[in-house]
Amino acid sequence: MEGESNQKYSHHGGNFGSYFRQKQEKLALQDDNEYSKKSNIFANCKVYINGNTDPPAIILKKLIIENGGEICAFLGRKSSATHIMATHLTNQKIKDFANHRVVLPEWVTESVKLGVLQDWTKFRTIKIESCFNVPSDKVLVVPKQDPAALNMNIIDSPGTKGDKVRIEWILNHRLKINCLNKSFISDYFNQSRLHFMSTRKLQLRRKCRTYQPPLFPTQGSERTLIHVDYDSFFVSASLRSRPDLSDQPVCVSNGSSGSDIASANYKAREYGVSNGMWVGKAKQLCPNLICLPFDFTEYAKCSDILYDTLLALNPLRISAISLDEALVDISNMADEAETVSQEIRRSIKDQAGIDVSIGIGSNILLARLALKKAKPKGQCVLSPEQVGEFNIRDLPGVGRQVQQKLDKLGIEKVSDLKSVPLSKLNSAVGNALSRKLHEYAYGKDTDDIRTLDTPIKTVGIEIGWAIRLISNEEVAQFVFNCCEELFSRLNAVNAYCEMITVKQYRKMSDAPFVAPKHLGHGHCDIASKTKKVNNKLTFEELVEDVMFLIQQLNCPPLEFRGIGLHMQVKEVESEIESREEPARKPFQSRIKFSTTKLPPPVTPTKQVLPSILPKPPPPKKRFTVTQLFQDANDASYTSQASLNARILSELPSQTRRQILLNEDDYLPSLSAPSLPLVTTDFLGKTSLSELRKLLKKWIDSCAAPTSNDARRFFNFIRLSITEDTLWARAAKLVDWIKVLAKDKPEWLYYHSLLYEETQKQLLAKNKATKLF
DNA sequence: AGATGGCAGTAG
DNA sequence: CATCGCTACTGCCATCT
Ligand SMILES: Nc1ccn([C@H]2C[C@H](O)[C@@H](COP(=O)(O)OP(=O)(O)OP(=O)(O)O)O2)c(=O)n1
Repeated sequence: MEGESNQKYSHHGGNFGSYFRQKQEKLALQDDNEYSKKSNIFANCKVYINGNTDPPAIILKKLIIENGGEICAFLGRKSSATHIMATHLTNQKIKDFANHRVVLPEWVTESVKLGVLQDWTKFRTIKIESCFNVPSDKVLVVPKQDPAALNMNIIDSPGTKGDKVRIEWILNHRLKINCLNKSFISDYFNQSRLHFMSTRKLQLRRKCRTYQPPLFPTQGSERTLIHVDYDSFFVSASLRSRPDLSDQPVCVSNGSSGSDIASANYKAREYGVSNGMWVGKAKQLCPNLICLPFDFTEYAKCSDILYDTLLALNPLRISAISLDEALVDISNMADEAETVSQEIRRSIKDQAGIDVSIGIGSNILLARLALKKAKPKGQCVLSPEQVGEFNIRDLPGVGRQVQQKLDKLGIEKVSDLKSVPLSKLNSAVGNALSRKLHEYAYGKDTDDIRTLDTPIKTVGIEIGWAIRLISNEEVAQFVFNCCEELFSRLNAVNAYCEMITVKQYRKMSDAPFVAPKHLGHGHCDIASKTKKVNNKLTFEELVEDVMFLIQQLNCPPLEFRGIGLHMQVKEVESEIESREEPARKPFQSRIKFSTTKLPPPVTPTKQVLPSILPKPPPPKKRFTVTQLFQDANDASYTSQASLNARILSELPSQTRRQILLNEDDYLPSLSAPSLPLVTTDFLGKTSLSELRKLLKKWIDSCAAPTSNDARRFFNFIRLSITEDTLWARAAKLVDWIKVLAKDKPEWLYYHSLLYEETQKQLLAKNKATKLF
């Protein structure tokens, strides 16, 4: 795998890692037989010996191997070397070896002498004394209290003392958190609340889009909307296991001073603590503030409860605002909006144990403001005349900046908006927003709930934490890892890419090198570059384009603080709808669907006429909420016999996957179809390389796997991935398929299924290991 | 004059 | 010890074609 992927990306002209990868070690490895095992001091150590050493490499090698260690002949990008041995390093090598343990030969000789493995940090090659000519009492160890004492902010030209001090600072922090680690991105995302919320919202959006509402005669434009939201969501969820704290000021956060408060309870808010505030500041306002940790699994469960409950109502429309918040059109039960709301709140509270508030109104604005008024633990109906009393900050689209601008015009309350001429408003906050605000002042809102859940337009990733890089090579390596992440996201949605945007956080010139938040991005300039791309974007092209744009942005590695990679996309579904593409997906076309003419294109964002869809679930009767829960999991429409490609593509991916993996076998393309499935082997092959060869033959032989083959291998992977001894091999095989599947959409899709499944299983096993 | 790229701002 | 500052969207403006 290593070899192939190197070849594969070699046309990037050594942009990244080539220095390591291509380098052939001079040290000749002779036969290993002449060594006699003496101890296990260096068990699990793999040492790469760099250049001339004292004592010479041949001696060190003998010592290491005889005492249970291994020698690496190469230093690859994903090399398994645990230590690099060197007596002397050039400045370039100091950078290149930044994220390695670089040790002096004495580490080996001392360890052998004392019979115990010595702490490598006591034998660093990269030390201030030897490399930077800076007095040793000044640096290396990060001071506990005052990082600024490190004097990171020396302003000088690159390559001088200040840079070296900064590099040293970075190297030290790397030992704990290293953004170049293969698993960094997935590790980070697994801990990031904002990432969790964003991805969760995406899923919910999809869920809401595929929801099929009941038929209901629309009576004019009169609507009844409810805005449903958990009260102080994260902290309420976390407090369920700590009821003893419920009357204390409590928040959910990661660490101490510079850590974001995700959610503060109402008690804490009395002190002025708010969501998004740093813990340090909050503690000043409220010294007794208690911090609880995140529990994403629980948040996901509660989120599901909320959405399942609302969907079980059979509303006319549901729109995902966030994981804890939804906007629901219940015009079909308008008369009972209040009692329905009571029921929803009681039911969710029963299931999740968290208070829910609901705002009821005839448009989106009124529902939102009603919710604001209802909180906490309440519900409220709002009419247009009542909006005047709210603060302008409560209005959608009014954040900190707009609030400041309006403040200068003397506008504080929504009612104040009426007295300011539109032209004045216009020049302060722009054309679109001023019109909107003017409407809001009268409780009007022309936005339609149906336009909220539109098809996705961009897919992107951003990382703005722990990015500390010291060379262009490292920048390239990190960006490459980001590309992998982005590409897998593109594969996860059914879309093709039209444009790529690279966004870069660059430390402002007057900002301190050490950011106020630990490993935060600090005060940054943000620049971006965009490039149009070929529709059928391959991974290599993506990397190439992104590298090109990064190069254009031309940020010194030491100032690189964050990155965003975004793709402007078109969802593929709409393409299938508008043009009948009979065999676009062999996978899908093999499904025996009825030959009846496809209905005209229907997108969920337009008025949907359920009657033309294949047997939607029958409109359910007015509910008692508990009754409806039993129906909530009803998947009757997925079992309909008459499927066609378009409808298939609109199904929730879970369902769709089920169908794909259950459809009849087609042509067996593997020669030995009847071998039994055993977890440890697949068609008799157990070793990684044998399995890779098998996969290569298989994938090269056809454009798409047959369903039977697909299912068998899928099961093989699925079973392996939960085994402690097998999961790493399975993960590598999935990775391998991605490489082989290049330019084969069916295989790429198959890969995405495998990927999804393995990720899920790994996460479930708490082996949050990044696969790719 | 419309299209496009870069950027700010907002929400949760 | 620290800390996990994401991501999709809209709209404005300057500059282009
Ligand atoms: N800056 C923010 C804002 C919100 N959230 C998370 C935590 C919240 O619990 C959740 C929902 O956000 P809300 O704005 O709905 O706030 P709460 O639910 O915490 O409180 P409220 O009762 O005001 O809705 O999103 C976050 O992590 N960081």
